[in-house]
Amino acid sequence: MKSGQVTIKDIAKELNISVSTVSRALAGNPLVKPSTKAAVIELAEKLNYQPNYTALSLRNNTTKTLGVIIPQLVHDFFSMVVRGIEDVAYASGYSVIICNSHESYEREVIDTKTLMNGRVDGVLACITKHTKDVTHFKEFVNRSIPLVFFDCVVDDIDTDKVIIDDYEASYNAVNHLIETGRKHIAYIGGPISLLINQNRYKGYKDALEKHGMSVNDNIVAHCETGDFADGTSSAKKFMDNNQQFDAIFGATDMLAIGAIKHLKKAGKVVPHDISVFGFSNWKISELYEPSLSTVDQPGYEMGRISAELLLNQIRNEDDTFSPKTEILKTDLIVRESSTI
Amino acid sequence: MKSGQVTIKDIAKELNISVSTVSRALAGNPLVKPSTKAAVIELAEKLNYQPNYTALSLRNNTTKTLGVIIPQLVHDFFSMVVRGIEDVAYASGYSVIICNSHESYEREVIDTKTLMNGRVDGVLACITKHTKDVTHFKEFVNRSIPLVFFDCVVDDIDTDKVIIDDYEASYNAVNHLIETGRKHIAYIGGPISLLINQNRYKGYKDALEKHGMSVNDNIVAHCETGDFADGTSSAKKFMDNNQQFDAIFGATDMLAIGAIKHLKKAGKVVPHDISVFGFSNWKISELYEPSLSTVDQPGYEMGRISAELLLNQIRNEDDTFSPKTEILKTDLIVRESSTI
DNA sequence: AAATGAGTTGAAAACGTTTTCATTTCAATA
DNA sequence: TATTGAAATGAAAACGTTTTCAACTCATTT
Repeated sequence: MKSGQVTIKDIAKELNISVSTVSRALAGNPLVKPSTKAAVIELAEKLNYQPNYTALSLRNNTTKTLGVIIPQLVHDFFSMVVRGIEDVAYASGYSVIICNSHESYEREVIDTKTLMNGRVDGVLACITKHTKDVTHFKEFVNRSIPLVFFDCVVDDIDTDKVIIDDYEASYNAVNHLIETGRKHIAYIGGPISLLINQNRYKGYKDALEKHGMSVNDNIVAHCETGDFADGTSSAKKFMDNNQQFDAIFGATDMLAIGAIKHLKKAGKVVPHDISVFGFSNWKISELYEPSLSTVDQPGYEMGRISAELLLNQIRNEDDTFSPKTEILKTDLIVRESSTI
Repeated sequence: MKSGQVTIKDIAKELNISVSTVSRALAGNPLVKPSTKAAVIELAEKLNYQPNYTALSLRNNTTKTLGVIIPQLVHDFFSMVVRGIEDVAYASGYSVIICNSHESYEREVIDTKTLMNGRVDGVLACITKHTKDVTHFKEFVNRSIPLVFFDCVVDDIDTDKVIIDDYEASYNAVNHLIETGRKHIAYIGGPISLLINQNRYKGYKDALEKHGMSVNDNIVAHCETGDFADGTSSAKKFMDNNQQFDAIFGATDMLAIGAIKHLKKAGKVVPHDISVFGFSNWKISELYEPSLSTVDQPGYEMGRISAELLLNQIRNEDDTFSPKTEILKTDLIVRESSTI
């Protein structure tokens, strides 16, 4: 910041009145004489006065800022979440500061520390794929800093959470594959340490069993990163092992497309020979050929609800607060890759 | 923020010493007696003391925070820019607050206001596609708040800028199409009001003219949004008008892929019948089939350099500062879509 | 014993606000 | 004229730090 910023003192001095009066005039306090008020406001506008944000924060013991810790930004789903958060925050006069952990555990720990020193009034967080130890998040609770988890949540921290019904979504997706006549359905998913992947796998498993099928572990892969290359290598592994399958459920669009890449290369036709279903509805799933059937997650709504829960926590502060978990419904988007 | 935060006063009271001494002890000031220092530090750790960020900002008249105004986050290029900014900022003890204007002029104006009240020490900005009036940015200069533009810059504001050599990149791309034997090259670009699009178009034009060709306006389109659908409709328009062309240069990967979509539908084979070249090296350009030739922009480096320029401005403050413009080189990535 | 001075410590101001409490002004009333 | 009280204003404290300046303690020197 530069020295040149106009303060309330400058206005007071110029008009030969006290800072108290200037403050009141600007706040619209009815105690101040109309003529004084007019003079103050006129001068404030002339000098382009802006109240000092830092001073306000200190005085009011509130920063009017929310912190967001998110593992990725280049992701249509997360982008919509952020947008939902921002819309709610802005509407209530809050700003948002985003910390991108870049799916790095170390960065996430740093981010929590950054947000722990009174810079924000509350925190919204989605943990990385690699986060197992969560003591850095517990510190928020210790300091009673309002906290809401969304999407990838921490099970044993007792606070508000907003999640997708991953189980149901994947159950429905697999169900769709079965109902379109597929008998041998492979599963390619992300790190099974994450709750969301456990649920997606469980949905897959239960859908099979509901139809009297059972899981064939030879066509199940839990990958480290859930990235494109993992999809390709998993599909390759299945085929190299001479496994028979007529469908793949990928717990991520990237895994699904990675798998399709290999299938094409191996001379298989999607969906004729093998149906493929993804998860997340990335933009690419619509543009890819064949276009990818997938699960649409309500990202905007997730952001909106998370931010609302957080603002409620912030406003309550003293009252006893009982954590809620909101579970959001998803939609199946059936496209070419599973339309036989 | 909650009431429970431990302050320097609490420590002072508990140890029966003054706040000054506590402050000095924690700052490692050698004036304080080793035993006192040890006691202070021990208690601070025990109470989990964290210095109050807001109080520090007010005292030191510096927020140790940089603001970023960026029109999109779901974009591999912008994501890398942010990453570069963050790396430099964090390394110098700065935090980053990102304002996503979502390509909305109104939002951008709000974002500038948000950052204008002393919340940040400096601002990095990339304007939206629709920004024409830039008075909201001039205010930063008026208040002498350090400002750096990157990628989509404002021509008539005199400050540091970091840009891509769009002209050269597009010249080289079109040159490549010509050298691989293409004679009739169409152009599909984004809003021509933006400097970057003017430069990309100029590169296209000059490359043609260098080889004795001239622009055929019937196969040139300057689109409103530069999005996928624009690419499709432009290609359709060219074909509906019975224009002959054997290549398309799309000034955006999305435009290029949108165009390919239509070409495929119309029975053309890419690249056999028509070569296509994109711009930006989105992840999708690698995954799409045929994979898309494109221009790789050094996003990470752009972010790094921008942040460094900004930090220099912040540190200089008083000295006279002469704005620089850095122009970064790009790389051609030739893939299937232009390999005949 | 007094003076010196190094080693420690504390009081207070400052950053820019808001807000409580006290004071001034001045017209209306007694 | 003296009193009242509403209207308007100002002084000062507070938020949590850092830092300047002043002051204290004690061993050492004269």
